[in-house]
This record gives sequence, C-alpha cells and structure tokens, in this order.
Amino acid sequence: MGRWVIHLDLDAFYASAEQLTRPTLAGRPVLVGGLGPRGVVAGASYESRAFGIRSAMPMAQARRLLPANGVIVPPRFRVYERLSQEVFAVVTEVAPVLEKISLDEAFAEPPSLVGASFEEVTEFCASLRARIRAETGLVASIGAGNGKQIAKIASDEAKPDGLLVVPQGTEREFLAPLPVRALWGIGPVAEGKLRFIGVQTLGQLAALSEADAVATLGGVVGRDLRRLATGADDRPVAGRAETKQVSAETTFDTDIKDLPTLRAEVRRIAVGAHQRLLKAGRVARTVVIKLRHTDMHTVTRSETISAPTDDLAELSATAERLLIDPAEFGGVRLAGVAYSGLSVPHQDALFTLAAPSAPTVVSSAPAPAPAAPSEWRQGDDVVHAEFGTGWVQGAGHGRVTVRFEHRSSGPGVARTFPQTDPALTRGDPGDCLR
DNA sequence: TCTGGGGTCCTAGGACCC
DNA sequence: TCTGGGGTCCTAGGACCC
Repeated sequence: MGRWVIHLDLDAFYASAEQLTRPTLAGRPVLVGGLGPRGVVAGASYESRAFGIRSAMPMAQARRLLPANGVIVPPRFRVYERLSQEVFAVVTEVAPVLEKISLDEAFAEPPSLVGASFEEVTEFCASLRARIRAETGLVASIGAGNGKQIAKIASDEAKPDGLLVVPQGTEREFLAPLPVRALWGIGPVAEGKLRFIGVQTLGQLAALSEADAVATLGGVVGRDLRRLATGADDRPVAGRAETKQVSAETTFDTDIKDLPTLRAEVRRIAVGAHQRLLKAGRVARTVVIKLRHTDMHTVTRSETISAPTDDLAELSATAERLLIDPAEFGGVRLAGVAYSGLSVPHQDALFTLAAPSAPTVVSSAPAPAPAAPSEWRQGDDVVHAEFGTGWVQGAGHGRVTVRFEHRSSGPGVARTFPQTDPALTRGDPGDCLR
C-alpha cells in the first residue's frame, strides 16, 4: 500500500510575511535581518535573490548587492509566529498529525491519502496550496512522495510557488542525478568527504557499498544517508519531541575584552534564556555558556547542578561562574547561555498533598510597552491616533516617516512626523495582520 | 563592513559504580 | 605486578538544520 508524505514549505517566509503585512513592499526586494554591523540575512524575497542575495549572507554584503528600491527590515517573530499558526491551522484540517520543522516548514501524512493514486495526491496538494493562499495570503510550495526525504527534496525542487509529486517507484531515479548536498543531513563536511572519494551525486552515494559509506561518513550517519539516497525512508511523521534545551545568545557589535563587561552581558543573556525556560514551563539542571572568540573559535563550558531549577539567580550565578576572562584569549564576539537537562517541574509529594496548586503560571507577554520609544527606528510598528496602523519607513534628523497600511489595506500612504509627535505610539505587531 | 540565533543529534573520553 | 566488563552520567566539541 502506497504511503504518501507531504512536505510543506512557505516561500521566502519572513520576507513574504513582511510583504503581506506591509503591502508597499510587495514586488520589491526585501531583506529581513539584523541591522547592526554583524547582521546576516535571515530572509530574502525572491525579488532580492535575483541580485545574488541569499539567506545567511552577511548583511553588509547583501546591502551592496541590493538595488535602490530594496528595503531592509528587522525580523518580527511575533508576526511570523501568528502567520505560521494560521497556515498550520489550515493544514491541520486535512492532516491532523503535523511534524513542524520550523515556523515555515512541516511534514504531514494525510490519512486520506493512504493508498491514493498520483492524480489524487496531486489534486490534494494543489487544493491545499490554494486554500493556504486564499486564507492567509501566503504561498506554500509542496513536495510529496513515499517518505520524508523524498517529500522534502521535492518541495525544494518545486520552489518557488510549486508542487512536485514523485510517483511511487521512481524515487531512485528522481534522486540519482541530484548533488549529495540535496540530501537532508549532508552538509559541507560530508560533501567534502564524499567528493574526496569521487562521490558527487546521490546516485553514486546509493551505489556505494555500506562499508564504504560507513568508512567515509561514520557509523550511524553513513548507513542512514546511503540508504536514504536509494529512496528508502520509512521514518514516521510524528509530532516533535519535548524541548531539550533553551538558549539565548548575542553577537556584539564590537568584541568584548574585559571580564566585567562580559559578566554584565552574560547576566542579561541569562535572563533572556530564562524567559524561554519559563515560557516552555520547564526546569533545568545544566547551564552551558558559549563564547566565540574574535577568530570565530568557539568554546563551551557547562555545569550540572544537583537539582533542576527555574530560579534565575541560581542559573545566572552558575553561568557567571563558568565565565573565562577575555583577556586570556583576546576578545569575545559572541556570548550565549543555554539551559539543558530540562524536565517538567516536579511537585514535591508533601507539598502536592498540602496544596495541589496550579502549575506556576508565567505570563509570556512582555512588560507593557512604553507609549513610545525615545526614538523611532526603521521597521517599528506604530499606531497613529488619526491614521491608524503603520510602520516606520525611515527616521532621522528628528523626523519619522510612517507608512500606514496592513494586510488587507492595500498599499498605504506615507506621512512624516516629528520624532516626538505624541500622536504616535508603539503598535501591536498583530495589528498588521488585520 | 565577513560570517545571526535558535535548535537537534552524535561522538568520545573520563568519572564513577557494580 | 597486573589490573574485567558494562552501564550511566558529565563535559566538550562538532555537524547539520532552518
């Protein structure tokens, strides 16, 4: 009986979300990413890719390639999360079990497709794509096949705005001509090792003996990847396991060279990671700090404490204890704090008997936003007393230019105000989804 | 003005215990 | 002088993914 797995992938998701909720950006090269000197591109619209810009490219380099009508905005993860939920709500209606890979990607194994024909699968996926576009305004590409690997590669091949169903029984010939990097799990290192022994395509990898694959790529990885290259993939589609770690990290605009400054930053980062821990509703036993040196060499130090906790003071103190004086190696460009060894808070039996309390409820909502920041910056969401929902298109010289628009408004008008105009207040990112 | 931030999984050595 | 074998936990590093 034929098994059909689909992989759904939103096209250029972050950039598309910006174009959708800020209609003036539609059709223009849009980059989403850090604006600082060390930012990278987190999202690039297809219009910008025509100029050679790619995800993960240093923003400084992308900036040079970006044409004059291009726009760079900082990421708005709350907007992306909401849109992601809208999309997956649509998918869940036809495929109840979803394996989410990220905000913009998921596997599904729709029960209605068990034993379906190629035509039926094609019809199903086309209909799902149409519904997502109609109900959210976003474009999803879909790949389908006999397993996750085939579905994933098919959706890559289908992009942008496409659908590719790999007929059952043709998996091996579909994969054979593709470069080994197309396989999920083969990165630059494995690619290099394979090239060294003359293997450049998935067909060549599939033709390798298992012994050769294992000798080149290592035990578990070699065996699994060679098998996947043959088109065999019976891994189940299942909801993701529980979170195993939470972390926060920061790359500094300039390297930190002294311990007191580093300590203060790590305290701040420990707070950020702690907020994630609370949001996940977990306690942690292990604290890991990560320091990236000026030369990009990265070290980690960890300590496991006797009992799991979500106490910020204890977690932060542990992180600080693990610190190394930057003077010993020059400078630190990135610091991070992770909490792992996570578990669900344990209710002590005695206390549970005495007071079967509700689990600690932690508001994930940030502190109430100030009415307005001291200075508006490009990409900020705003509300104007008279003109409504908008975003900051540009700021400087004591003035701020706001474009008033949202998802259903069509391209809006821009107006310029003094930076201190009291009619302008901080907007809820959700407003742009109207 | 090179190279983000959030994760998962695997490996390997040493400590420690039986 | 010679000194097992297995299992688990901890730590550090690295490949890979989006």
